[in-house]
Amino acid sequence: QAGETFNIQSPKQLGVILFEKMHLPYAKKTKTGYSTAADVLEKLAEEAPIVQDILSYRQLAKLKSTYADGLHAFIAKDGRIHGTFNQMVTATGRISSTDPNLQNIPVRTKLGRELRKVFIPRDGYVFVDADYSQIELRVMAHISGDEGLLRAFREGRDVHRATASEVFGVDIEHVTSQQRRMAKVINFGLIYGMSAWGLRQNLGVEKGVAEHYIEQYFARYPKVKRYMEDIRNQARTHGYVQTAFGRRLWLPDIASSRIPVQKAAERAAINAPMQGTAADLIKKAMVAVQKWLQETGAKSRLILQVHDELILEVPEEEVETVREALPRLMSGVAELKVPLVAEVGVADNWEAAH
DNA sequence: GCGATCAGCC
DNA sequence: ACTGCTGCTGATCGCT
Repeated sequence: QAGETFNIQSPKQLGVILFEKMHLPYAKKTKTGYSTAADVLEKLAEEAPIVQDILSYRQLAKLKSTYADGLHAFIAKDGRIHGTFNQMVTATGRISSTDPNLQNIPVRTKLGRELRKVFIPRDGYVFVDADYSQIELRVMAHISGDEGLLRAFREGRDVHRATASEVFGVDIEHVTSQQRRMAKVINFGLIYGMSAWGLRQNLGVEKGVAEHYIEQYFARYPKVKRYMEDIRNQARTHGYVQTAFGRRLWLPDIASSRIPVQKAAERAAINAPMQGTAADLIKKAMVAVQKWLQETGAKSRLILQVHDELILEVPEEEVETVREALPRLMSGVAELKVPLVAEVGVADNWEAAH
């Protein structure tokens, strides 16, 4: 379709084909040339069929090279993959995973999820998988002390639905799936320190509309707004921010004269207490689970952590005990202003247990 | 060997 | 993206 041979895996060559030879409109540039990132290409897919093929190629190439071939190379003689977890890498207190990275195994697409099915327990065992529900938003409710957000979690509400109801001014039972989807983008955006401009890019609405949504959000959840302001000031005054348990992130760039650098530090200041408190909580849970396993003499073993999720390999005879204990231990690691909820699944492969 | 780009996850 | 959504790791390109 390009009319010539080129390396589809080279963003540089692809940029020349799409934006110089085919004269497609380019949305943005990187420091080295045209951007061919997925969000840019998606907007061009209708105009030129080759673009959809490139997006498809990239998805398949990623799954094959990083996961299908990549993971296969790590299978040890015992038939298992033994990765490495790093405790001294991230700025926020999360752990990270390498060789291979077991914390970014596909889950989003149908084809990607096929790769999760290859993770299976040893004979006679199953996986018990529990993940914290909305942990970072619960931490945001706790740290900000916002009454509306606290109430939503205490009443066991679907928080994205509750947000949609407040932002769009409709009754909770009249929230449409599209409104809920938009509220979800707003909620995650807030955790990341997103601006109206960023929200506009994400939702594909006019900037004024995005501004209106944020305005409505802060009117309904005023202490969340207050938190965003306070945490920036705290970062400027002290040079660091901290989690609910006192883990500090130092932010020297908060005083940078380069505005983009300063803004990036502000986003980190907003995000780190929430991401970091969540990381502290799951670390406490890992300690509690390991202690429980040792005290009860269980044969079950903790085999993986994925930021808000713990996976145990559990012998059949311990399934009912662990299914009860794991979410209980995870919920019980701290008394926040909102309940900590963990959802549990049991299956004979990772995809089905999650 | 390394920076840049892209794509996977939370 | 000369503001523009956090934190990571890995594959690949294209250069030194």
